[in-house]
Amino acid sequence: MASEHSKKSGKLAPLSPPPIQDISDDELVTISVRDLNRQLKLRGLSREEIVRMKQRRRTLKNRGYAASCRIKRIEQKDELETVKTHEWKSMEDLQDEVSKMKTEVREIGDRYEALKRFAALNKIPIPPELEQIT
Amino acid sequence: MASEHSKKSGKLAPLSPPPIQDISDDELVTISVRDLNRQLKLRGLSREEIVRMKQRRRTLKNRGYAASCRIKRIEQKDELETVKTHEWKSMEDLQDEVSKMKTEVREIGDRYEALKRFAALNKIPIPPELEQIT
DNA sequence: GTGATGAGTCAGCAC
DNA sequence: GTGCTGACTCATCAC
Repeated sequence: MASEHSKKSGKLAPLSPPPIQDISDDELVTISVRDLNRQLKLRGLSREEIVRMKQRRRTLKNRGYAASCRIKRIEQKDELETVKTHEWKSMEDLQDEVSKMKTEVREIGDRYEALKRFAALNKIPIPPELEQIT
Repeated sequence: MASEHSKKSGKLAPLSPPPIQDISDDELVTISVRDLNRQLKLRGLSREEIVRMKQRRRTLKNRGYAASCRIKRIEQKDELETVKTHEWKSMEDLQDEVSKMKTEVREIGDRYEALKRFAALNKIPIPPELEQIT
């Protein structure tokens, strides 16, 4: 949960002047509220110290939430870009299919015309319903 | 440049204990460095006050940069989504074209077959190069 | 100096 | 209490 920053910049200092109690950040965010309360009573902390400890916990939690939030944003962006790429690929495939079919339509039309030309050349009458190519 | 937040939360307080000089945030970020220095000299501020004022200016600038950064992020996301929507539309159009062409290919093929059937029925010989529909 | 951005802090909302 | 997110501050990097 990246606490390097706080260590380097000393931004955490104003929140916990002296660490007060020897509970590491990791422990403090991990422990359950129930166990935390038990520990606080056990070590006989004053009401004010307890409030400070609770606030430190909340801040540590927030640090984690902020990190998740950023990661989530990046993942969503990546996903959008992936989708975009895939759609682009599908488009290309469809374009290819369309060109192939255009060629096919043209070829068949040509053959049809050739057949009709052959008929005309040999004076073979073709029924009107077979005359038009639609 | 959204200064409501600072006013509500009072987060700006630690940076500028008392406002020191009656220059508004807007003026301070807008003024040129040259003019700022002139003003500072003119009002006879101490070296330390000058440093504080410069820092306040930097912080205000940063507030603006952060806002731009957020807006930029949102715009980029919106653009990705717009592109996605447009591509989806193009895909639909292409799909339609493909179906239409499939129908067309089938219809022409049918007519071609009908013509050949007519020929066979009337015992009309067809040249082999016109026999196959590819 | 200026602008941008990652990380952290806090406020405030929703559950 | 917990989790999330917008706004802000600061450190840090590039120019």
